[in-house]
Amino acid sequence: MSQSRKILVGVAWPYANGEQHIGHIAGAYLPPDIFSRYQRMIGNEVLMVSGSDTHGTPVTVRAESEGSSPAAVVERFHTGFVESYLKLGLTFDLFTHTDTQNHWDVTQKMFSQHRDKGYIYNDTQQQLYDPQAQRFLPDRYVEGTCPFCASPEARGDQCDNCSRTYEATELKQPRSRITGNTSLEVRETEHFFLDLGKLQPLLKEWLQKEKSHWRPNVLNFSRTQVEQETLHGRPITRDLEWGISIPLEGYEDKRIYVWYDAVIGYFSAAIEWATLNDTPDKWREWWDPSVNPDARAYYFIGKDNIPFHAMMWPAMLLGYEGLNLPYDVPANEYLNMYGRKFSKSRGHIISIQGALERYQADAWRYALTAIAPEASDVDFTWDDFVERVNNELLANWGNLVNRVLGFANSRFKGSIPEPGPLDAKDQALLDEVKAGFQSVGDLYNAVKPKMALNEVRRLSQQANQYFHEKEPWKTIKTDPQLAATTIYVAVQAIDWLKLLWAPILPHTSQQLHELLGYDGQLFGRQYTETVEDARGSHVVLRYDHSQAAGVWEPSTFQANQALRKPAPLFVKLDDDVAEQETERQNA
RNA sequence: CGCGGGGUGGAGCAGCCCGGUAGCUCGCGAGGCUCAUAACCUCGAGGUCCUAGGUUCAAAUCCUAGCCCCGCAACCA
Repeated sequence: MSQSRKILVGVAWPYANGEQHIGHIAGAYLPPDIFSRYQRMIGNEVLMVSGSDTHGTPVTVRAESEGSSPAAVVERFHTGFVESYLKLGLTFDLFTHTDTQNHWDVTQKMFSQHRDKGYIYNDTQQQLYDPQAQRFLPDRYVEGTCPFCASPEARGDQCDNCSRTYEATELKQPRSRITGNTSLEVRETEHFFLDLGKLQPLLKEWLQKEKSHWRPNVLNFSRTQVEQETLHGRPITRDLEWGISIPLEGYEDKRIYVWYDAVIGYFSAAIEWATLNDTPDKWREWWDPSVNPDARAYYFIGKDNIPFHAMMWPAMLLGYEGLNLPYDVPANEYLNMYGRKFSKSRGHIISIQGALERYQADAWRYALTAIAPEASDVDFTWDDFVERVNNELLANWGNLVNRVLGFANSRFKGSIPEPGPLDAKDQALLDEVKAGFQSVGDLYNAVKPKMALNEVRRLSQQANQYFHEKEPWKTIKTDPQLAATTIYVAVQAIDWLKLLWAPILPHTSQQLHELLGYDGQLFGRQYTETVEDARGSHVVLRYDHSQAAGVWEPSTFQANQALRKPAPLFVKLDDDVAEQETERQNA
């Protein structure tokens, strides 16, 4: 076993202005959990962090339309995320949010540091101003007539009709969404900008280093941008009241722009985690190269986030100095549904909460991994979901477990005798499954969960073939010792497959672990906690791995170990699930 | 306009970097088994590898042009 490595797993920060759907899960939330569980099983120390992104105009727009406060909107969706992740088994060492004192402090410190080092400059921008409301209007607060297609329902930055983008100041007949005022002014406003042009050489140098393990969509995009384009400064402040304030006098009416503070969350969350554990400097083992140069940082995101994680955030880290840069950014493409993007406003959505109420967490984990959009957009359909669960997961793996344990239970009273000498077929199966710890492990490690799934399924099928060929239901009548050996070998194979499946199917692997007569937990414990700080209190989701017993190596199944009474691991889905769900959708 | 990803039997994907008789899962057809949640095992049918050129003895794989889908395109990360 290799020596322990520190691995930071950053997960895209969900925006606290709406529910998440299964596309988010398949793209950016499940893959890091599978990766992290595997890494922990091989003995690496994982720090998996994320949190709700609480700032930005969509939150304030929503709050205003509901007549509530941004904090209330955040609270509602943040709590929802925590509940869903708990159910789905996403093992965040810390899932927090960005409206904490700690995050404010860290963000302001980074802002000051960037400014001291000359990576931040001031400039002015033209922006629409609503004299009635006495405030500048972010694009989200403006509607008007599209300058290209003359559609009267154009949004501030983009037209839904012709999908062209433009500056809000180009809109014809702009009107304020706050007051309805149509006599808006264009005013100059001063903002701070991150000087990406100045950081470009550093960024370029970093991107040119060995990155063959990066996915082509991420690597080609960011390299091309940095090598062929001139990066311009990007504003990092806005005229808002909701957000992190600027640590300078004279800018009380402005806030840090949400994109800048959100990515800093990966760093601030590690610090919060260390503080909560009463080991305030422990974060350095993942973040500070002078403390630990071998640490690796992975960022799991959707493709829309590539520029921010493969360019902006690295640039910010380079400017800050003394922090680890990303080792890999395994961005996924999109999961669509029946050929269209998920859309809350059009009711074209499967929310995680609903999904988990009606179907097993591991069923989702399996199905969403099997169709993970690793290379291109992928389409979700309910028929496909049912087929995956019933005909692959349940028929191949669930049934293998059920037939073997059922046989052991009925013919050997739940206790498997000592095996006799192994023949070539016995040995071949054990060798093959044992080799899975290498082949499957390599795939998990390379962030290819879909291929890992296929490989484990193949091994599970081998076990089915083995069982079929050995015909223990016949040999039990003629040569009970031979049947006992077959069952022993099959159970040993299942015991290993349980571990190979565990990163994808943690809940049912745990069930199987217990059915096989083991005690203890393969993985650690998830729990929530309420944290108080100067900005109020917030709920966090946490994970304690200290009692986990699951190890990535072939276990030795003891003969005569008392099996527990077998029960099916998976619920078979009705054929009419697709119809039911479609009706639910239309209801 | 530009940049990146994708376009492979009915469905979903792998192969493409490092050219050499097209592979996997599901579905479909036939047979077998009966331990198992009618699950499991075996065999089979089914493909202009987006289009048009080019390079080569040979191209899904390399080159050129075009078409289609998705994301980014400085402010909804």
